[in-house]
Amino acid sequence: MSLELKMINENLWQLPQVGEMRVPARVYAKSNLIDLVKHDKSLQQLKNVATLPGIQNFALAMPDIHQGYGFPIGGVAAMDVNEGVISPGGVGYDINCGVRFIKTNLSRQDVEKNLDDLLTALYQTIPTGIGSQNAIGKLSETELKKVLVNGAEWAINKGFGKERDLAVIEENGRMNSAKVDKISSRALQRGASQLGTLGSGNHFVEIGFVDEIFSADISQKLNLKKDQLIIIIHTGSRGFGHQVCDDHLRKMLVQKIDFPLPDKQLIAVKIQSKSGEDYFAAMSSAANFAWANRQVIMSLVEQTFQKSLRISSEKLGFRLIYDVSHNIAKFEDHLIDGKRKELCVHRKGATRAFSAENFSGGTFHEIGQPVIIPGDMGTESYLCVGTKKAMSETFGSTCHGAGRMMSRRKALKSTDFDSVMNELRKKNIKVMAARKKTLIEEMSRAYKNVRDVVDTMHKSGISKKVVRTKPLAVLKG
DNA sequence: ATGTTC
Repeated sequence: MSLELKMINENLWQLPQVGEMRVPARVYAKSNLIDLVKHDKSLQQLKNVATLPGIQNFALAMPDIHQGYGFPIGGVAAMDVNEGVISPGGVGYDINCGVRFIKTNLSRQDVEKNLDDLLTALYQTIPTGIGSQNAIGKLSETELKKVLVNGAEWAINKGFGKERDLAVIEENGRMNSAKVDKISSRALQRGASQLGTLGSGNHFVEIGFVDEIFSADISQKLNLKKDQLIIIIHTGSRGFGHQVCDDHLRKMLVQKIDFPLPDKQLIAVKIQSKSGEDYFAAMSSAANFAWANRQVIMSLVEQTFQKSLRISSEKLGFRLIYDVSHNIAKFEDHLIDGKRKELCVHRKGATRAFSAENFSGGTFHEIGQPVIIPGDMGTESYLCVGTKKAMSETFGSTCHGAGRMMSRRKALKSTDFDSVMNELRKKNIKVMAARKKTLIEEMSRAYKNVRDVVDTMHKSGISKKVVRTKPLAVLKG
């Protein structure tokens, strides 16, 4: 199958439209990354996506592409709202998994001696690991439903963060399309105790610093300086979103569909059908849960910093730069053959990267939408901005992270806990995790080189590098 | 990713 990949340019490859494919497929990848795509089923999955009704232009893959449930992770697909379908596999089990980037007024030198205490305090404050619960007590069903409708705003009304945060969250931290009557009682049960919890896998809270500045102009507009202390939070909708995905996948799987489906995991239904509308309403509720979750966690991290460092909120200067979703489907207008068209854009392990023109005022109207691309726990992360080219080539989308290249199982077999810890210690990175197993699974070697991934999108002109950060201390699930 | 096979 790899022979079918034709080079468009040194960062872009194309799979021709064959068989049931309705459009060709495209993969963004530097030459040293394209080989990694051929090791798993991700290219076949991308071809399968190209067969879905209503798909526009191309089935797209970002350089962090790897095998996922039905859809590849790192995939983007935009469907026509009238003829097209919506697929839970195109969103992922962790609905609105995403990242937020926070700046502080401190420099890395200010906390050098406090890092152990800070990390321990974070570990004690934020429930981590699979099954983690009760950061802020169990919510009543009535209260949880308010979370599902109001998203990040719910958290702010409860005192977690500030009103101004909403302006720097994708969708302002709330999708109006949420409907709580599309949520099962089991999902409600799971969600009630999980708000403000980190979860497991690649989720984390990272204390880091600005290591290199690529755009002096944009970093200045975002008030980011070299050596400045920053926080990155990566988590999603926890067991709640997982249950929502599971519930709606099951319902769709027993339905009759009128198009060829190459893989059951890719199950999709018409956007304009009852089950399509129900899924979107439930997905939106889970997205709102995830935004509330990141909002609560950010506030808990801020409180922990104040207490542990014994400094005022003013001196700490905690300020949300941006919050992005990288597992979501959204209705957006894009130009297709020069005509404005409403599409359902699936981004699974892909980040929205809108250009400056999409914002009517403020900083983002000058610089474009901030994009946060975390690497693995032992390397580095990037803050980028979206571009015009993203709007015309990728439905305003870019990559979301380094991308796995080794399965969790293989990672566990290949090394042990002490070796992983030693490597991190050599790099002077402090880590605390709920379980040793997760830390082994998350080792650097299990991931692609995030620098190559980000450079692919930068050189393609899709998302532009602003700053690189490096980790000092990481809380893992 | 996930009360990791309701």
